[in-house]
Amino acid sequence: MDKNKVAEIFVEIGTLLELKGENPFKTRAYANGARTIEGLSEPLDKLVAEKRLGEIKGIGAALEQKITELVETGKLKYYDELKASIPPGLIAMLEISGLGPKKIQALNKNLGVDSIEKLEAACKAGKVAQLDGFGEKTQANILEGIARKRTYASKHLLSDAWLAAEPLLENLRSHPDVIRCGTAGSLRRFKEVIGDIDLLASSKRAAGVIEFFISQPGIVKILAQGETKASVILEGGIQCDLRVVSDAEFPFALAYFTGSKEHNIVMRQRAIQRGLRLNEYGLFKSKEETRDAKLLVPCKTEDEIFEKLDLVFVPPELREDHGEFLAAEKNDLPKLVEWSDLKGALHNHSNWSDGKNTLEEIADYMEELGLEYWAITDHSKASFQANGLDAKRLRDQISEIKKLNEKIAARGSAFRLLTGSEVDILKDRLDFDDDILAELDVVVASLHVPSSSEAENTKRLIRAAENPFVHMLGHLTGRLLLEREPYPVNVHAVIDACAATGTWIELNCNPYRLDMDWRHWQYATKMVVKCVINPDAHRNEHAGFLRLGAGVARKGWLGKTDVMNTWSRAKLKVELQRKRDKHKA
DNA sequence: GCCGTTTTCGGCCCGACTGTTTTCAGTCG
Repeated sequence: MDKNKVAEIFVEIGTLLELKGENPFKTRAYANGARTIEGLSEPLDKLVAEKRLGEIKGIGAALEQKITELVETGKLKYYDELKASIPPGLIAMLEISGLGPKKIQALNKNLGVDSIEKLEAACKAGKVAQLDGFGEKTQANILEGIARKRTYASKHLLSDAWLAAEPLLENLRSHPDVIRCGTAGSLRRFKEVIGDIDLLASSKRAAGVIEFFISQPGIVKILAQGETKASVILEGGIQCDLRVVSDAEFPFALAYFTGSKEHNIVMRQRAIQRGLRLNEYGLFKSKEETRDAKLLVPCKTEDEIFEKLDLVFVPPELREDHGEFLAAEKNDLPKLVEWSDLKGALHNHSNWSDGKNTLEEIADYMEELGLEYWAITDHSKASFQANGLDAKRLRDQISEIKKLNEKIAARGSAFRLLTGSEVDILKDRLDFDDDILAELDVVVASLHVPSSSEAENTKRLIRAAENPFVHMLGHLTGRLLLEREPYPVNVHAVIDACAATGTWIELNCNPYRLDMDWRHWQYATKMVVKCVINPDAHRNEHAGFLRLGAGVARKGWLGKTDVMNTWSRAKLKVELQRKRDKHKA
């Protein structure tokens, strides 16, 4: 059993224990354990075989025993028994906002409710309002929560959340009582999938800002409204929370609400170790929890908070407790890539396959954006559904691009299209022979029809990496966020093969893909495998994905020199030749 | 269930808002 499956089971055990009303810290121990396991860089079965699980912080005797049982037998008696003791409908009920373990237990015990359907019926019959601790409002809210869960997704793409947040932020910025404002939460951290939008503002007149906020266009429901905080549902179903604080509190609140939860816990612990208290209102010279302004250690910005805790500033994208504290203590954080560092992109489509724009339209648009190069990598013939090119059409396209580039050069522009292919990785070979791949500036190899076997997919990707004419692997796991799971593949084994062969890996920044996942880039960087941030553009406007991609690359700890499309066209040409020269030698 | 320069027990991050209460529990982030 692999680590992700083990982590999944631990998360579920945590949820089940919560529903049983177990000690919340015990519950949290399983959730922490799951996160620890997911983040392991060594294979789980190796750690089990060498009996080294106990050395890992957060894994004690009980978790060690359970991991060992899972890895060795593929099963866990404790988990099976726990699962059998709780009706599955109760777990689903946790997803209804306003319902937690205690209320669900009460509903189950007193009304025999063990499914969302029975819960709905009990509400409609007025039985829920009769229970101790429940009332008419709670009953109505539960019904609304059920309806909302049926209508809207609870998770949203990062790009959708940005699109919804930006106009709200812009309006808040223009409000005369708003001093500072910005995004917080997972949106600011550039998580690939967002639960809700967190906004933060500072003001001397919080209530007025809250009033202004809840009157914004695009709000379909107000969930909560207080003096300093409001929660609303936006069109499309994304929840958006605004907190308003004083300007002195703003940096502390920004750090606090940006999270992640795991990052914040360490920040608080660091404060406590230094005889201080950190909360959303400030950093205080106190051993007790306080909001006493006389004890405040003033900080104008987030930078100063980190400094007081003996850390350099940690960019929001890195705040996941994925090693940022160790690095920030030693001033060893990478200088992260910026969106504006990107000089082009190496995986894009035109109307020769399944893209929308002509070569000329693409060249004009990308030149206008100020880019230096843009590779046209249309599909190969195996992707017949995408109108993939055969060798003849590809050679036609190469000469077309050459002619177009001559025209562009003649008007004195430095911009160029690059020739290329997104060649299919077939079962036993690539979809083009080496001789034609050798004629191209850029070759991306992608697995479009994966096997259900991890070993098989891993083998195919490694074989593609070993081809001397393949520059990079495209969308490594084939995932579509919120729609399709990644195909099974041993990502570390593929990264190792890329390291050995000098092959790059794409960070596909189509909002549905963001693939390879940010969690793997730290390992890739350690192995000196380079990244290419590619929009996989199918129409010109998709060039905007690059901005998203840069944010996700930052989340993967990538610096400018780790990303090949930050190089100038001249330098990139040299780099594109490197693997081929090595092969010739 | 985990952890320990307060070390084998006792704490583990903590405050805002809602709805049900009449001083607070539950939920959420």
